Amino acid sequence: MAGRAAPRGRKRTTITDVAERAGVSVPTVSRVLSGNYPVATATRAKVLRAVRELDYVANAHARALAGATTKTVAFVVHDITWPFFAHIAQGVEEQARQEGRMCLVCTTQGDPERELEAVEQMREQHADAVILVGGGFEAEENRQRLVHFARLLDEAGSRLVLCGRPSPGDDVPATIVEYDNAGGAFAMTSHLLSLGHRRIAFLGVRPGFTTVVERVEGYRRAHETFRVTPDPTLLREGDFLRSYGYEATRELLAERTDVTAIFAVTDVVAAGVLHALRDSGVRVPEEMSVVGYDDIPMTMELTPALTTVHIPHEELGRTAVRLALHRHESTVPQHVVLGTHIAVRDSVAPPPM
Amino acid sequence: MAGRAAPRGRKRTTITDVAERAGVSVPTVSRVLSGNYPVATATRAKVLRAVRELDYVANAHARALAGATTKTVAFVVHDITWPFFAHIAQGVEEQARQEGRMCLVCTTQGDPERELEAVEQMREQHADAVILVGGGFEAEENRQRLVHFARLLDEAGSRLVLCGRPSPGDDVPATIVEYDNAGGAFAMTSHLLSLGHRRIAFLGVRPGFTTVVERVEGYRRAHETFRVTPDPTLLREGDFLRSYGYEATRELLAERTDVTAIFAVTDVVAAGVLHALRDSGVRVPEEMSVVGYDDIPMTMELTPALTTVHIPHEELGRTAVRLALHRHESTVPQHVVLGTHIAVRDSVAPPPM
DNA sequence: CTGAAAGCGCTAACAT
DNA sequence: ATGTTAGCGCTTTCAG
Repeated sequence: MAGRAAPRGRKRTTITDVAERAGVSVPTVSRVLSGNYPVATATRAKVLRAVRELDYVANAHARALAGATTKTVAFVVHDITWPFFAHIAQGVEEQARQEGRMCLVCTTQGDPERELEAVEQMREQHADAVILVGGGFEAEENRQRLVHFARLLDEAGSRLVLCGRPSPGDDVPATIVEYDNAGGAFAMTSHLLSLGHRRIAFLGVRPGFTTVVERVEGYRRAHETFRVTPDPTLLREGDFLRSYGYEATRELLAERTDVTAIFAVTDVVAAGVLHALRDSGVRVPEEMSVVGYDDIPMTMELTPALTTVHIPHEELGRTAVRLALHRHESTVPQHVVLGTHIAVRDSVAPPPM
Repeated sequence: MAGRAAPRGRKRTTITDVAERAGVSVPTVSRVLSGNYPVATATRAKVLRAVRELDYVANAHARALAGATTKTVAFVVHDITWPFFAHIAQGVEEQARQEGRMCLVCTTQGDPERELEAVEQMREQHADAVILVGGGFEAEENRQRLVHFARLLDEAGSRLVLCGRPSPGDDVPATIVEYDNAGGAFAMTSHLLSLGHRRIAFLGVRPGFTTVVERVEGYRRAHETFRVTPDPTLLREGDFLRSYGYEATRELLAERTDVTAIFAVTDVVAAGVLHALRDSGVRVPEEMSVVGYDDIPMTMELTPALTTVHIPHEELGRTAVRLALHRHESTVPQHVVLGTHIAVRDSVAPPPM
C-alpha cells in the first residue's frame, strides 16, 4: 500500500467520481471540462450534469502537475496598504482575471530578504509571471540577484516582471514596465522654476534607491535646463513617511527662510509637509509652494489640494501582466516606459515678493 | 508513451535531479527538505549542496497533490484600493506569512457573481482557508450560497471565513470574525446626542447591505437610548463614494437648515461631505459636526481632522487567518467580535446656538 | 468520438 | 537511516 490517509480534509470529489456518475471514462470528463476536444453532445451533457450534481471543481494542483498551465500570476510589493502599490495591484488583478489567471500576493515591507523569499515561493508555485513592484536599491548585489531570478524563472517557463523599477541590464530575460519617473520630476521642477522659484527643497532623498534616484535626477536636469544651480543643502535625506515630511519641514523652516518651494518625494511625505507648514503658520501656496509625487487619491483631501505628478498606476499593473503573458507574440514589447504628467491643483503659486 | 511534451517551460529541475546529483534516493531528498524525519548529517549536507547548486525549489503543486498541505490562504475583497480592505489584507498577509502560508487574492468589485467565481477558483486551489472580507447583501439567496460554500469547503478540509460580515446562521462550518459595527455607530451617535445634537443626518443607507444595516442600527439604538425619535427623512440612501457624500450634502443643505450633524457611512463619504460644506461656506465643526466610520489614514488629512469610528483592520485580518488555521485547537473560538471605538478629532462640536 | 495506459513531481507507508 | 513502491488527480498520447 502507499499514498497516505486523507490528511484531514476527507473525501474531495475527484474527476473519477464525476466519471463514474456520468458513466464515462476519466479522460472524457477531462475533455469536456477543457473544452478543447470533440465530445459528443449527449456525453458532454451527462458529464456536465454530474459535475453540477457533485459540485465538482478540478484540482488545480493535479492540473498544474499534469502539464496544463498554472493560471496564476504573482506579485510582490512592499506594502499593500500604500495606495501606490494598491492601485498597481488593482491593475494587475484586473488584467490577470481578464487573462484567466489568479493572483498570488506577497508583501515584503521593503525587506530585500523577504523579497528573496517571496520570489522563491513564487517559483515553487510556478506562477506564469512574477511581478516585482516598486523601487529597490541599486547595489550590484541586488542587480545580480535579479538577473539570476530572471534566468531561473525563464528556464522554468515563467517570467520576471519589473514594474516601476529599471532594467537590471540588457540581455536579461525579463519584462520591464516603467513609468517616466525622471520625466515627471523634470516636468514638475520645471513648473516650479518657470514660475520663478529658485530655492526648491527636495525632501526624501534616499541614495541608491531607484525610485528616488530617478526623481532626483529629473529635479537636477530641470535645474540645468533653467541654468539654475541647485543648492545641495536643499536635498534632504529621508524616507517615505508622513512623519518625515513633517519633521524635515520643521527643520527646514528653522534653518532658513529663502526656500520658496518644497518638492516632496511622495504625496504622503507632502502631507506631512503641509501639516508642518500649517502648524508653523506658513501659508500654502502664498508663502510656500508644495508639490508631491504619485497622485494618490488622498491628494484631493489635502488643504490645499496638492499639485503632484500623476502615475498611471492601474495601467502599470495591467501592462505588466499583459506584456509578460504575451511575451511570445512578436508585436509585444518587453520594455515599455509609461508616461507621467503633472496634475496641477492648488498648492503651487509664484514665489512671494 | 504518455505525459505531454514540455508545454513551453523547458527543463525545470526536479527532486530527481537533486537526488541523482547528491547520490541518494528521491525520498531522502524529500526528507531532508521536509525536515521532519531523521537523516544522517552527511547525507543532509550532500543533499543541501545539490539543492543549492541546482537552484532547486520544490514544485508546490506536486507537493500539494501528494498530500502535504497547500500552504495557501485565499482572500476575496471588493476592491483592494479601498484602505478598509487594504489594511485588512495587510493583516491577513502578515499572519499568513507567519503561519507559513502564501496569499491568493481576488477582487470582486462588489459583484456577487464574481464573488461566486472567486470562491470556486479558491476551491480549485485548495486554499487552507478562504476569507471573504467585507459586507454583502442580506438576501436569503446569498445566505444560502454562503452556507453551501461553507459546507463544500469544510468537506474539502478547507475553511470559509467571514471577515466583517455577520454569520449566515448557526451550525454552519465557518469562522466568523466581526467587528462591533453597530456598537461603533452607537457610540458615535451617542457622542453626538450627548453634545446636544438632535437632527443628525445619516448619509449612505443601503438597504440590506450588512455593513450599513448594522451601522444604521447603532444609530437608531443610540437615539432610543437618548429618547430621541430620529427623523426618518434624515436617513439618506447612497453608496460608499466620495461623490455621493458631496451631492447628498448639497441636497441636504438646500432642503433644510435644522440639521446640526452629519454621520457619513464611511470616511470616504465624509470627505465628500466636508468638501461640500466647505463649498457651501458651512464651517465645521462650528456650524455643522461631521463624523465618519472606518478610521482610514486619510482622516488625518481632512480639514478638520475627522472624528470617526476606529476599526482594528489589521487585527481583523490576522484574526481571520489565525482562527481558521487553528480551528481544531479547542481553545480557539470560531466566532469573535472585535471591538471598535470612537477616535475623537476635530470635526465635532456642540450644535450652534 | 471514447477508453486504456502512462506519467507529471512529490510524499508516505513499507521494508530493510 | 535509507531505498523501494504506490499513488495523489489530472492530462495526454495512442488505439480503436
